[in-house]
Formats: sequence, structure tokens, C-alpha cells
Amino acid sequence: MYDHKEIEGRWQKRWRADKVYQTSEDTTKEKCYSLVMFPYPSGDGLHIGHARIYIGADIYARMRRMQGYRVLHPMGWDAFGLPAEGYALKQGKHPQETTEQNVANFKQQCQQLGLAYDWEREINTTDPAYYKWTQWIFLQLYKKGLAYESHAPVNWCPSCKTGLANEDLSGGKCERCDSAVERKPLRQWVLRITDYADQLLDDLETLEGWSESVKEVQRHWIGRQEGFVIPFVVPSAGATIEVFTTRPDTLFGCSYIALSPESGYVETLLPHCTNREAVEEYRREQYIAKADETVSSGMVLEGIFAKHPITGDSVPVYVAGYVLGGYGTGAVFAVPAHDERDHAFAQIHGLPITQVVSGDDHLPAVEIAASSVLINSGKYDGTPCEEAKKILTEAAGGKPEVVYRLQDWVFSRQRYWGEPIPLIHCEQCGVVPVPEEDLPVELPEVDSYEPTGTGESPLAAITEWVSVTCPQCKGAGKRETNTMPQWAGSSWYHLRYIDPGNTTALVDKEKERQWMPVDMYTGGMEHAARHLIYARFWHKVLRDSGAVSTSEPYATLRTVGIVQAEGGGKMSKRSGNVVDPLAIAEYIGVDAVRVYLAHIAPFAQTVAWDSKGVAGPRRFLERVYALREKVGAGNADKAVTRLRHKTILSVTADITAYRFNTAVATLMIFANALGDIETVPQEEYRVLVRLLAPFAPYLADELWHALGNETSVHTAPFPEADAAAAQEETVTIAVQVQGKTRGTVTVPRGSEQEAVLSTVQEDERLRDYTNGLTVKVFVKDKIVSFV
RNA sequence: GCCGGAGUGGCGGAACUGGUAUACGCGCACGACUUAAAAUCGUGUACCUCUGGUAUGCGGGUUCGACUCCCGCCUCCGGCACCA
Repeated sequence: MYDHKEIEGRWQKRWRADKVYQTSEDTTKEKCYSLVMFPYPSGDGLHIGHARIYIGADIYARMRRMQGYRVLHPMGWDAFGLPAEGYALKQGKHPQETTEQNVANFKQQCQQLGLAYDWEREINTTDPAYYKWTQWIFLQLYKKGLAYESHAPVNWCPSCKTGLANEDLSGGKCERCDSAVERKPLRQWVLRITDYADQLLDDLETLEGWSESVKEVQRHWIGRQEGFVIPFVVPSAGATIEVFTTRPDTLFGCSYIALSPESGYVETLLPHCTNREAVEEYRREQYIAKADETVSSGMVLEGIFAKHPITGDSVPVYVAGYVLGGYGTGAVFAVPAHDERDHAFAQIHGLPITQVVSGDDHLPAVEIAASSVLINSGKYDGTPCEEAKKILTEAAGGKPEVVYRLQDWVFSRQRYWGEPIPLIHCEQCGVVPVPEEDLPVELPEVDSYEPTGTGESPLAAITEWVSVTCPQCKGAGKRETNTMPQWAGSSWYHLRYIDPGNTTALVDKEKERQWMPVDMYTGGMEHAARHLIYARFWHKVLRDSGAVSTSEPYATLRTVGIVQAEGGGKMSKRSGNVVDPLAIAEYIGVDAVRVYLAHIAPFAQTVAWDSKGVAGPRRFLERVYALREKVGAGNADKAVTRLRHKTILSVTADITAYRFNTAVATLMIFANALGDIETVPQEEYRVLVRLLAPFAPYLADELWHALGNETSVHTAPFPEADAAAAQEETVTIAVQVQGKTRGTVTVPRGSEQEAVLSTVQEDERLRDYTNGLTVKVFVKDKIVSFV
């Protein structure tokens, strides 16, 4: 038994002292930027999911370093945001203090896991030297007109007491605390991410190293939809309602107009309707509990009628809960015969249901058949639907329009623990950006940082911080008191690692070109529609302002599968089934935990923890350790040498493709083969130890030194194979009769059909089977098939 | 409902562009060592009516040959969900 604790402690110290994992500046080497999604350092420490991500990326980065790449493999802390602040509140401490504690703990745990990070490049989003540049990027956005102030209703979490972006919701609830979210009009800063919607969508096609599933999530999140806008005039109010539709062909089936409760049109029309109070009351209700409202909810605007743009008929106008404020124009024309929601609404409110498309009589008939034509549509009767879309749009004075599901990014939080938004409100000059030379705007020390719930950040109460001189007119000004969301710091951190100490620029241009883009980005699928869209957006803005040279930040993306609790299901503190990777490592060693996580399943696949299964990897490492005593002079026989070359080839290919599970299996086969021979030739063992090094870095270095090496195995060259030497001299080929395998024959590699057939004849059983049959197919070195 | 992914031994999984299904590991059984147990090592381990036959979620198809390709279903997991 090897003493894993002793070995781990010794090598950790040694690696640090020898700076084994320092990033190489040798630009003659090919670069490899391997990045992991940095964690929010919670009070619970690293969990098994972190470990699986970091270990996978670590195996890859370690192999690349040994292969002679110039590897950048850094780590940092995403320490601003609601969870950090919430944790500090619970502890009754300042978030600064708890963040420092948690970071220290995480860092120690990362080091224990043997992760080969270059700690000289460690970053922390809460460090003023870091968030100076987060604020700087915000100013660039502001100056480009990509940040704007809005008073529109936002998602408000009554428990977190802050406004949230769409991306912060999950099923209409707060992603953090699961509270039902209300709609609340609030002054806020919003980023114009929709300006980049097309680029974010189109450039997905260039990301060959991304899985289709992540790209699909992003495509859907962006939700580009081509349709039409049609104007409906409301003569009594002197207003025009523009509705968005993908089905202008159904215009003759319009029974009413439905407006979102949040729609500006409601505002415009209110003074002209006779039931103003009731409508306002209804809107208020809708703002609060929107989640489970049915299609039926709605209220007519009495006295208001829109003019049908083709027939000229008067159409009633409703405010309806089912119409979204943030999609299209916030107004739709309703066709109860051909839309399920409109149909349900019309039935409840007693509105006409007129079928205008031929086909299915069972209403609402939603699908358009290729043969569908218009009916009940005046002179347009008989026109095929697709054609009618254009014709009716034109007749109605409408035009084509593209809309997106993606909405602008609500960027202010009414909380303390975040980057202050670097703007000043001046009575004379309006909104004035903080001059770049005055950055960072540091978060002030406070006694109480609890959220207020008033829609204002706790910073608003700190008068001495809020009151400033206007940089423009030198008059009295007030600081913006909202802070940025947690997503801000993580939207550009990949650039900071490249040049962590820079005080004069976001990133040095030369260095940026030396490292970007990130070659291998490893993390969780949960960020597919959040962090990964935000980071791509900021990166494109930075490209447009010349700060970065690439259009996309992450060339290849690898997402990890979830580690479930023993027997399946989610790990949770409540169920008491949380597996702590470091606690396991206490008794079986870090190397065994690493090998276990690598071997258990394909990296991207969900897998359940198996407490019995972890013994296997330790046994394997024990066998490798025991082999050192059998190492001696001499050469291996041909079979072993061939296996060595085959092993090198497949382990290298597997790690490159993140197939760690099969890489481990291959290593086990090789190690088991060495276990079967009397004296293990040194050459074979040297290869085994180096192939093992990315997986079991501690034991590998121990064994490497036992072989007489002075420097770390992690700076040794990764073994290379001779493809020819990996070739078998003989092959076993299958003999099939009518497609069934009846046996095999072993022949020299490359044997022709005649030679194979004569070998078949030598086998009594196969001879009987194949007697009188003809060869249908012969594939060299693979099969011979008789019929 | 829509989109994406996956169904292979008792379990996690392997099988590259169609070519010997079940690698590797866990578990289990038996054996060795031991006073005994643990640990370790060795052997075996898809199923059956076993000279053969049947098995990769189910039903078809293409092929000399299908886990792999095509058509139609079922189940599970993940994401989005009043998107006009």
C-alpha cells in the first residue's frame, strides 16, 4: 500500500517550489488555452460536480503541457453576486470577509485535488483591480449606446429584493430562491444585447467545437422569428396599434385585438376608454401574479375600437394576460378559428369565431396544409395561404418584420455585493459617465448591506458615497447606486487571465493575440443560455471596439454530465446524500478519485455516484505501484512492445477527445499486461508512468522519481508512438455463413482471399460449415462471408 | 406541447467510417494465502431447453452482415414553455 497522504503532501510542496505549472511564455511553442468555468466560492467548498469538471480539464491540460504546448490553465473566483451576499448575511459577516474565507478554502481544495493551475494568474471578480475593467467595459457599452436607462416593468423577486434579467428566471420563478416573480416598473440599466442577436445566432455556425445541444439551446433562446407587422388604426384615440403576426393570411378571421398588460398601447388608449379604473386595476393584478394565469384572463377596453385594415370593420380591443409584453410588439390580432389561445379566449368572452382557412373543420385548426386556401375572406377566397401572407400584408399596409425571443439584458441589481455601475446623475448634465481615470468606483464599506426592497440599492443610503461632483459641470451630482449582476464579471474573465496585472488596459493586444481564443472551455451545461450568451455578446462588443481580435471567445466547449447521488437522483443537503470528493480522497487518495471520475462514464454523461466503485481505481493504482519492484533491464517481447504503442496511440487520442473513460480502460489493460511478465522492462514502465501522469499526478511523479528521474514527470515529454510498431502481425478474422459468425481464423496481416480460404479448410468445423458455399464478401483483415 | 440527448449483462459502461456484441471497472461465485476475517492474488461470470439457439427499448425495412443506416412506436433524462 502506498501512503497517499504522504505522497500528496510532498509533491504539492515540490510542485509549488519548482513552479512546475507556471505558464510558459515561449511563443515558439504552439499555444493551448484550457479554461474551466470558474466557481462561485460557496461556503460548502468544492462539490463533486466541480471536481469532475476541473479534473477533466486538468487531464487534458496536463497532457498538452507534456506534449510541449504552451499551456495556459488558470483559475479564479466569481465572487460577486446574490449567493455570496446571502451567505454573508446568514453568517452575520461582511461579504468581503466570507468571500476571502471561502476563496482560501476553495484554493486549498483545488491544490489538494492536484489541479495544475498557474496560481500566479489567479483572479477574483471582487478585486477592485479586476472590477475596474468590468466597469470600464460597461462604460464602453454606455458610450456606444448599448446601455440605456429604462423604466419598463421588470422581473422582481420579492425575496431577493431585486430586479432580474429573463435569464435569471426558471419557469417564471427566481432561479436562485424559487420565489414567484412579480412584474414591477423599475428604473434600471439595460444592455442592448438584441442589437447583436443576429450575430450571436449566425456565428453559432462557426463554432465547430461546440455540441449541437448547446447551440440549439442558444438558437432557441435567441428565438429569431420572421413575420409581419400590421397596423390597426384606432380613430377615436388617434392612435395606431401595430400587431406582430406570422399569419397575416388569417386577417379576415380577426375578432379582436389583444394587448399585453405591459403594452404602451394600453397607456395611450386608457384616457379614451370608459372603464379606465377597471382596466388599471386589472393591469395591477396582472403585474403581481402572472405565472399561472389562464388564457381566459382579460378585459375589454370599453369604447375603444380598432379599424380592420382591409375590411374597415370595427374590432374590439382587449387587455389580455396571455399576450407577452416583451415579444413582438406586445399586441396581437386574434383569430379564434386558427389559434388555440385565441379560441379559448373567444369562447369565454363571447367573441365571433370565423374559419378563414380551408381544411380541418375541427376548430381551432392550427396547421396549414399545403393545399390550404383562404375562405370567408372576400375577394381573396381561394388564394393559397403562403401566397396570401404577402398579399394581405400589402393590402393591410403592413410590412415584413423580424422579432426575437431574446430580450435586452436587465443589468441593474438593487443589491450591495456587486460592481457599482460607474455613472453619475447630474441635475444639469443628466447621466454622466465616470471618467475612465477615476475607475474603479469602489464599493464603499458599510455597516448594513441588507437589501431594502424599495427598488433602491442599499448604496443609496450612503450619502457620503452617493454625493459627488459632476465630472462635467463640477456641480452637485449623485452616483448611480445600482450594482451589476453576477454575470458581469464572468463575461470577460478569460481575457484577464492572459494579462492579470494590467493596470493601463483591459488586456495587452500582443498578449491577447498570443492566447485567444480559448481552445478548450470546460464547464456545466447550465450556463448554455446565460453566461455563454452574455460572454459571447461582450466579446463581440470588445471586438468592435478593437480590444480583442477574435469574434468568438471559446473555440471548443465541453460540457460535463451531472454526478447524481448514489442510486440516482439529485444530491442535496436535505437528503443527506452529498458526496464530498475531498472526504473520499482522505481515505482512498486524490489520484484514485481522479481516476474514478475519469473512468466512470463518458465526460458529458450523467452518472450516479457508486461508493463501492471507487475501490477499483485504487486497486489499479496499487498494482501500478507494485510493478516498480519488477522493473529491470532487458527488452519486452514483441507483443508487449506492440501493446505499448497501441496504448500510447489510443490514450493520446482519447484524452484529446475528452474520452477519459476509455483512456483509463486502455491504461488498465496495459498495466495488467505488464503485471503478467516476470521482469518489467524499464522502457515499458517509463511509458506507463507518463501516460498515467495526467490522471494520477501524485503517484506518477512518485514513481517517476523512483525510476531515477530528477525532474517532475509533468515536465517530461508525453510518450509518442510508432504507428507501424502498433500494427499486429497476425489478425483474427471472422468466418460468417449466411451472416452468422461460425468461427475465426488467424492469418498473417494482409492475407489474400486464397490464403484465408485455405486456412478455413484446415479447420474441420469451419470446413463442414462452408462446404459447397461460395464466398460472397471478403474484406481483408476483417471477415470472410459465405453464402 | 416544442427542441435536444439517451435506451447494451446484476450495475457503470465498451464496440472508430456497417464487419468476431458485452473491452475496462464494480458486484457476485469458487479457489489460494490465513487459526479466522479483512486485504491481496488466481479462475469464472449475457441468457436458454447448450454439437445448437436467442439477445443491444418495441415493431418493420435495407444488407452477405445492423448497437451502428432507414420508417413507425414506447420509455427515461435535460432544456424551453401562453413566443402570436
